[in-house]
Amino acid sequence: MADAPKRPALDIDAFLPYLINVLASRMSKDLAAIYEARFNITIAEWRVIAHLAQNRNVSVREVHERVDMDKSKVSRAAATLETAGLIEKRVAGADKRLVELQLTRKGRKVYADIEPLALAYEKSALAALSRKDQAALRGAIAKLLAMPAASGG
Amino acid sequence: MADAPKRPALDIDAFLPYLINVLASRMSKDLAAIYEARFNITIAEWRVIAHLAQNRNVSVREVHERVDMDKSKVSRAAATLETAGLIEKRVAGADKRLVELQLTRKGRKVYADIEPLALAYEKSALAALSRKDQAALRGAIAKLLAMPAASGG
DNA sequence: TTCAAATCATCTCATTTGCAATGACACGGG
DNA sequence: CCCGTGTCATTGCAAATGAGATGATTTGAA
Repeated sequence: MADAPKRPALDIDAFLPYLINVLASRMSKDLAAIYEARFNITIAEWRVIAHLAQNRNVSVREVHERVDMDKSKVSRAAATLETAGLIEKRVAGADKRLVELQLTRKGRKVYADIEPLALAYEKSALAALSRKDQAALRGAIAKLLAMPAASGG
Repeated sequence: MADAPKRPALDIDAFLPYLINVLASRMSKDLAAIYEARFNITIAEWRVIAHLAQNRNVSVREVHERVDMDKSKVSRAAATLETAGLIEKRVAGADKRLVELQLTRKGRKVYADIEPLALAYEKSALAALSRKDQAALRGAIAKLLAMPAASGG
């Protein structure tokens, strides 16, 4: 009995971190198809736009903290968006290290165009779930996200 | 009334695809910390190992299809794993285009070492949820993943 | 005031990534 | 038996990525 073949207890298709990753990248791809095909906007850029649609005069750092994106990624997305005329960047009056971002009229228009498509996608995905399941899913995700990041258990 | 400020209906912090992405990358980072720090294994490599622990003599293509990884990613992960002596690659007898992958003894050892850590992480994450919520979450994810990929609604 | 440490955005650089091209092989119709 | 088409794994290459460096600015303490 020393050397039984030892069947693995971990089924990758039941391993939650894996499943969540697959689901996440599936959804990202689906959404990217919408953003990029019709508006030439990457997901990173979309996140910046969406955040700016809710918050005026936000610095790069704030976006970086609130939107789960690397600092450089935010910076680059902002640069692209500025070139495209969707946002304006300007040095903050109070603290000249900060760069305040703001949607332009054109940027708001793009947001307004994308928003219903994004919501429609979310809705169509969730259509596979009952109301109750939807609520449970949201609740579960919220709880998981509330956990301390890495080291903590 | 033509031009009301139009508050955005999409709150990015309630947008499910976004939340799932954040959760996914958080979990990936946590797990990567385990795999890489202690075993010098990337997540891609781990996926290959985990799949091989369940399936003998699997081709690169099969892994690619079953494990949600790009073909080249699988190929490169396999190359690295072979160099590290964790898997063996050999041309299939029947169809010489195929490369069959198989864990070495050392690879099985690494799998056996990582498995409990991975399961422990999953467990600790899920500890934030009640049994019922855990089941609901798994069910919801399964249903979402069962949906047709992109075009289909 | 002065200066060291901290903060911010950007840039640099090495690595990773995915797509497309390549070369090896398989298979079926003629 | 050939040859065209299709499948497989790998590789080339350009773009994306993230970690750390840089330069500008602010802050706090001496």
